[in-house]
Amino acid sequence: MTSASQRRLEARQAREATLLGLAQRILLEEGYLGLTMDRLASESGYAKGTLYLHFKNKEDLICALLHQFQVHRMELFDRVQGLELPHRARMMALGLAAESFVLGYPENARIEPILKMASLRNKASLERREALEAIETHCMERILGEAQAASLAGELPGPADTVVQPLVLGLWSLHVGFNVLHNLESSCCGPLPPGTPRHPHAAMFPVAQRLLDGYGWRPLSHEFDYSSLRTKLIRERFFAEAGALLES
Amino acid sequence: MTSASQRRLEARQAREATLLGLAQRILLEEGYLGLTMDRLASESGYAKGTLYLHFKNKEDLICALLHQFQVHRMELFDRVQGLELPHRARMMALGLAAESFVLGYPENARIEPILKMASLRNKASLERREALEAIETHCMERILGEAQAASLAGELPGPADTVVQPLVLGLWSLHVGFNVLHNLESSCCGPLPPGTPRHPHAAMFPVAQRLLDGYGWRPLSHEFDYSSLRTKLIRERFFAEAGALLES
DNA sequence: GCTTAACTTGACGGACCGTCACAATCTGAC
DNA sequence: GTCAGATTGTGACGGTCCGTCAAGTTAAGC
Repeated sequence: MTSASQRRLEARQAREATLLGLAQRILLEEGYLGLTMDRLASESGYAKGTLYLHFKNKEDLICALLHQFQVHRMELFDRVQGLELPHRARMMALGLAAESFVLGYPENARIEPILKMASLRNKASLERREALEAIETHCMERILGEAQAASLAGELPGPADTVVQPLVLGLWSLHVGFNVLHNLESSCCGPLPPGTPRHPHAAMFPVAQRLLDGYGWRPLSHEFDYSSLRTKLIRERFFAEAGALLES
Repeated sequence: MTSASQRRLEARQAREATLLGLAQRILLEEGYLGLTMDRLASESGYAKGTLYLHFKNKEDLICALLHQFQVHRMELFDRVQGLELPHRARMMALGLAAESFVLGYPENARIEPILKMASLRNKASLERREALEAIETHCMERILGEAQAASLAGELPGPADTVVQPLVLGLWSLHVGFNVLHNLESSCCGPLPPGTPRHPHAAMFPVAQRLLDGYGWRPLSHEFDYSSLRTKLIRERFFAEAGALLES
């Protein structure tokens, strides 16, 4: 029946959510090496075979976890749309959202590199891979949209088709690269230049500003107090759920 | 005595080099999942126990491989020192060297993410981890040195202690993040904005220029033809060994 | 209540890592 | 030349973890 299969479906989804929540907890407490399918099975109370009804394999589970995390990032990104600010200021807010996400969901960085390896990523099911990519694309498009709007409004000089795309790619790369490096540093003083602030995310802010200045995106950093806006958003806990650590 | 132990040591080092070369070949031909200790043992003709005389564990082998690759990058970086050019132009040449490395040693990107995970990186032996970090630091310091020299020469405005370090970190992040994203894209059209050039490395060049412009590093991009210099270096095959693909 | 379909289980096979007791080889003194 | 002792090499083995599947259990429909 409809109601019967409906109930089944809901139960299934609820169980999947439980499993993902548990996986997240194990990941946080025991690290990546502590997260095994056997353990997830025994701690969840379900048999291993049941796990494989939800996840094609371990990489698929990782992919699902990553998806879960990045949904939160997307929500933070979407929140920026409600801010009445110049495009460049909103772009800065997107950067702050990305920072908040990194701080609020440290488990994300623990497992992200796994799927950065093509051979492992391709082991996950197509649906999950596409779902994850869809989220990432959505975030990317928020950034892209802001830059395009600025270009259209004449605040970002130069032809849109040769300026917008590289700029966005640059910002995104900056963010990704930064987190990769920071992730190393926290574990074993990796290849970061000496003197990097304790919250490297805060260190990223001025660099991004310079990049945008380099593109001539108005208002330039000396024409608008982006720094104050940044601290104001933090003080007001605009990204509170994820970025509670931002104030420290 | 000395000559005997000398010979032994040399034989050992030669064997290690053979093993690493073989590992690289397997990695290239079969991908990461094809590279197992058993396989390396059987293909090399040595027993598995012998491998473990050289490498503490698999992560240690990965670390050694990565080290081997990055030595080549360092050599490319060091070559830039011989160029008689403004500091900013030399910085650009360093970027080109990094691109060449990425193109010339694709296996590097295959395994790099593994050690980006702290829990796995820490499994490698301390010596190798430190050796790898030393190389990375060396490359970083080449970049840092160029920026510091520029700052000292008055070509890079602002106080050195608040400008140089973030700038270098930004460039490095840009490079790292770019490669991470590109690596994804090549496998499964990951989260890159549409229209990214086929050789994303070439796409990184103008972004870095804008960033340096944002810092006001003289000569600015409209005061010096960095683009021509770039193509000239490529044409002259200045980084030929690694960057043969650059011309395509 | 009974048949059939859907779901769940955990023992099992297999891949791979890393070890260790034993074997082979080398060294240097006599 | 030879032999004890040290060094180096071996591959079978134990352990961990992944993913499967035949057998068992529950629920649905009639």
